[in-house]
Amino acid sequence: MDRVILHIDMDAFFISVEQRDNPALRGKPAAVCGSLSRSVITSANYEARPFGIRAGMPIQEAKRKCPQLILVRGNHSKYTETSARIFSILKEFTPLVEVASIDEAYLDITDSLLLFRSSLHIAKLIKKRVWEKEKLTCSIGVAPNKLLAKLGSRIKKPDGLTIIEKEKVPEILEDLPVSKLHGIGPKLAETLKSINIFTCGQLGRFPVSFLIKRFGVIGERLHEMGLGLDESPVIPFDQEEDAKSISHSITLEEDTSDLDRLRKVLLHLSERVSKRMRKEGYYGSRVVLTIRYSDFYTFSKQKTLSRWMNSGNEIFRHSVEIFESIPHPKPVRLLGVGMSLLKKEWCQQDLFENREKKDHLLKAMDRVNEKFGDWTLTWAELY
DNA sequence: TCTGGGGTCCTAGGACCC
DNA sequence: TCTGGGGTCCTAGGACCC
Repeated sequence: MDRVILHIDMDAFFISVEQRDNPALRGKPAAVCGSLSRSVITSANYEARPFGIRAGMPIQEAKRKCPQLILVRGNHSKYTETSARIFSILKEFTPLVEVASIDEAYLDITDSLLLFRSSLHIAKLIKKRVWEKEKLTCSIGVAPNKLLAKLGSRIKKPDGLTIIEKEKVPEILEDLPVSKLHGIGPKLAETLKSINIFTCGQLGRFPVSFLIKRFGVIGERLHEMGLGLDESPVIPFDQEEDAKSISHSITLEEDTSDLDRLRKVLLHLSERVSKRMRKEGYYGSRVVLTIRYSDFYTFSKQKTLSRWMNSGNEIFRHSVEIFESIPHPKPVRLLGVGMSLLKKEWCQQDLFENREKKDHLLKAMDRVNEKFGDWTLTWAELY
């Protein structure tokens, strides 16, 4: 039996939330950015887009293109809370809601059609309820699979609703540039172009054996994408796999070679990573340090450890160790600290360390930090 | 003062083991 | 009197996504 999949994509999510809460922003070009100095646009409203303002654009460039652009510093917790309320609306229609990102979801409504009249009816109801409850618009694609539903939600934006029927798929894909498909980025599109594949129609007709020879494991997937085929299931929130890595990074206010300052940043990042790991119950055994220099050259160095850990103190020690093992030829622009090889269970090797007591202390620290900010309590030995 | 921050997946070479 | 070979772990780097 054919599936019916919905993809919901909030329109200019971050800036729409800001406009909803601040009438002064409405009807004017406005955008959300990270910090107000060395940052990029994370969300631009539809009034700003005719000026060429796009997500990912450096704010210096955005200001040049549109001097009257109003910039708003992002308030991430507000977006997360709004997002959670929207997802709970979606769950009224099916338990099969996949969280694709903070502002995107897939719904498998195949079985919900027994309760609701049609997919069109469900899509309209979702748009209505999201508007009524949050005063936000979204765009929805309805299709036989996730690939096409995602494509559909992008066809008409903002406030769009596009249904892609199975019979129309070949016609829609025939002249569609491959880069419009989720998963085909600039590099892949460029490589495909070099073998004369420009459209999905051409991709679907290309001999699959050649694609496999040229692209390896993704060759077969590319072939299917060209034909609009996608069997991947909608994975609801409660069946999601555990995280594979947890990291935090920060671009400094200004480039620096000052080791004391850089150490403090590493401590701050380590504490943030540690805090999240404990909150979500993870232990990790690989520390990853990311560095970006003033010339934007970026790389990371990792170290696999023989034990599981999640305390900020330990993560910090290892990230400093990695940092000090590298000669730094240029001032540092960005630092990142991450943990991977994550596990959720307890580790026997720690039984001798009275881990439980230590854990209790760390959790108490978390509660204080949550209330008063990350820097209230930390390890005195580091100062 | 051009270029944020948080992820996932894949590849490829070297070490190491049987 | 060269050069096996498979499997896994570790590390670095790149593509892609929002």
